[in-house]
Amino acid sequence: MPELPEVETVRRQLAPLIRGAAVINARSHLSAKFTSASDAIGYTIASIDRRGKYLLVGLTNTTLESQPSNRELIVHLGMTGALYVDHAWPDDPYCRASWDFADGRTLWFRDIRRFGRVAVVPTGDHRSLPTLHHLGPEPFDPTLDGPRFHRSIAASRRRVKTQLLSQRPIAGVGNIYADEALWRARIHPGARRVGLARASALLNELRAVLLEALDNGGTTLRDYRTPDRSEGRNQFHLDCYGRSGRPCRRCATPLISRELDQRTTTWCPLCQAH
DNA sequence: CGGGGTTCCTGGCCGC
DNA sequence: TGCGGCCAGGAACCCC
Repeated sequence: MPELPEVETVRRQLAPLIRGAAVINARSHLSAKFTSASDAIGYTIASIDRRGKYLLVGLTNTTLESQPSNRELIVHLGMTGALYVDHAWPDDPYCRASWDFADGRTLWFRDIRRFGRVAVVPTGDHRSLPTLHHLGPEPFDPTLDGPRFHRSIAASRRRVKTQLLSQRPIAGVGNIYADEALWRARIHPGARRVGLARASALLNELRAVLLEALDNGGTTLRDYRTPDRSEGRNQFHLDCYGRSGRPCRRCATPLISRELDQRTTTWCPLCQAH
């Protein structure tokens, strides 16, 4: 379940491998989620950025006959997506898209459950990806402070956890790091009102959790791998996610798990009381 | 346009 | 050993 730390780890490994590569061919799974992969043919990879959980691969037009127009290859890893660069790859039923480079190498997008997505769009035109189009600030955006984060949260009466997962108050947070940060900030995930002080604390804990996970190379629960096929190490540092029934590391009360807005959520019933 | 519900996917695991 | 049932869950999509 790649969230910001996992996607950023992938970005850092991938960037030096594919920057400057010229895409000469592409193939994809027949699902519309992947078929636009071929729109990258004829373009050269100029940059590899990230917004939230989206990888943004900058493409420069290298064909002489058409008007210069730059595009963007957008990859969302979904739940089980992974990217690899290789000269060849044995038949893999889970390869959903691939791009052949002029130098003989190929970029492979493997995604067992097909929750991922590939899109090629005119640079900056994110209208076909509404969550990206309306994406909130990056966690380490210096203009994101306690008051701004609080205003964003307070503008809606939805549960605070649901708001975090919406990507609107802050970009890149998924189920794991939402539960972890709420636990650290001692905020009930179902709270519909969060004051300025607690919102500021939540922002601080989100930043800490994401930074630590990034330092640990991300969280590998099952499928997450980096382009060099290594696993993350942050799964050994989780305090809350996946620990339902086990004692809270602060107060020893057994953590509980419930479905909140169709999302499994774990929290401490004592530390994170309403 | 916000909010709520539905859907897409498949491997792993559990119980019988 | 085989198999049905269930679970994980981001974000597009649809409807009110």
